[in-house]
Amino acid sequence: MTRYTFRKHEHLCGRLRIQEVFSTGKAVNEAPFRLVGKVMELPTVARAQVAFSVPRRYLRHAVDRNRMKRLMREVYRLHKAGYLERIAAADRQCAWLIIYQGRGTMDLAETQLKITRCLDRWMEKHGF
RNA sequence: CCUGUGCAUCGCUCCAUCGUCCCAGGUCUAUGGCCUGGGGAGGAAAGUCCGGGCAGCAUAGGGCACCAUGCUUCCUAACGGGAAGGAGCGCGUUCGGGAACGGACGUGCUACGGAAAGUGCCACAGAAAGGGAGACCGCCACAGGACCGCAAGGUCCGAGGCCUGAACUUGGCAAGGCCCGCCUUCGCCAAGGCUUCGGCGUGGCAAGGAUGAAAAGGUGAGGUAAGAGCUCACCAGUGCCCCGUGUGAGCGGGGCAGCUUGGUAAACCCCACGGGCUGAAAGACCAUGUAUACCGGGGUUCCGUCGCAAGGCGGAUAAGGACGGCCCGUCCGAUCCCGGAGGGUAGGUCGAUAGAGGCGGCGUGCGAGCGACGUCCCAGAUAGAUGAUGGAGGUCCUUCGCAAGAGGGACACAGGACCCGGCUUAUAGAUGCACAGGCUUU
RNA sequence: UGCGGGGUGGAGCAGAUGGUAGCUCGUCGGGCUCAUAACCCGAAGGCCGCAGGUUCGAGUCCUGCCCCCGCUA
Repeated sequence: MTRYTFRKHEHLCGRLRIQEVFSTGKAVNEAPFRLVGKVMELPTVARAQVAFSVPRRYLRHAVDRNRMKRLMREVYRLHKAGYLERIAAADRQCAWLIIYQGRGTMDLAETQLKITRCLDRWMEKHGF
């Protein structure tokens, strides 16, 4: 049985790396979400690293920002297996940045729908 | 019992599964995986409004500037915070009184040093808005005269007075004239108030009216031409002195004085007290690594000085720089080469979680607090850990139902980022205590 | 995290040292025109971000909040 985990080495860290993804990655917009991704070498055993961002501009309270990031993390944790397999098959590594740009908070089901559709479109675009 | 106010405490609970950060231990195929155990957001974690710890830089000293505070005593590491008290201003109850008002009690608010050190401002209205000012109406007096009226009295003119507009007088200037030191001018300037013309009735008063937020103590009597703290009595207020009382702010009582001196300092300002500057993006270390600040030596240049010169000595003087606001004052001194020693960015580790710590009862103080004792270890992330799903319970709302109950929905404000003490702001609901009001019962 | 600037009619902005809140554009009504624009005449529209305080009087001064913009790794 596979375990649905999301540990530290799967987080995308570092100022320079995030800046690189931001400036040179390809983006996919889906409703309130925006996925910026790039196929690149990463210093980790994981097949992909992800960062989640919720700007203060859209959600003023830290409680709401934390909640949205937790929901996004939860969705990624439960659905990442399929995508990672396809990347492993191609023997590549990816860096993703998921940004929330909605005004209010969402529930888990809606977040799941949007993020999975977002990832599907990105994978399709990059030929996995 | 209900409602309100204030203070204090709490602020959903439990179970299962999956997931996550830290610590300890173990294990494997070791940038990681797995197992076991333990810990994992708040009363405001927030706003960043104050105060400290801590860190670095600066620091011979003095002055100015700047910032902040402002009744007293105390608490505190400190504070612009807190406690107790004083004074002032309200509100309520009650007592006295015809009322105005005063006393007592309770309760709330207060940036509450100085306006008699100086400066500024006080629009509009109003006569006048601050050298104790000013005269619109008003009140009173005034040589002499005219008019009205039987009279009481009333109305009008205005001598003396004031203004100095014109003439005038005196002086100066300018231009012109001649007999050359005097004269003249529709000329100009300054002064004068003797003369003429012209203009204003003149003087006293601050009681009353009217304006305004505010009009220069209030009431009564004397006094006066009319009046006025002009004088007196009482009251209010100011300053000084004495006595009692309190640690003190003050409070109570008595005496003297000038007899009255607006408001504004959240206007400048004065006084007292305090403040060195910068903040964890502070700062320390590691690996990589070498700009140039620094230190030592040498050369060249500049300035001063000694010397006939070669050259020597010094960086006091000059330009400039540092003492991160300015001044005095103190200190440094341009550039090139060689050697030594070593910075910043990005990454990592520390800083960084045992503390002005929590809890418990005891002692002490009116209280904020303080003291000793016992006991506990309680988040340390760094693109930033607490979430998801299911179930049970609790509270509230709502629909159905006669009821028992059933269905549905909601559970506030809000998430650490170096740490503490406060303040301020947000907050559904629950509990306790105190006070006030209403209803019911005895 | 530390700091700076701002909030005034529908929009963009003035408002020195407290004393009746203004300007331009826009809106509405009328005129001109065959009609529209331009032009001319007139009008409405503000508790000056919110709440307290100082003052006789606050857009302005003081205090506490709310919101917006910018700088800072």
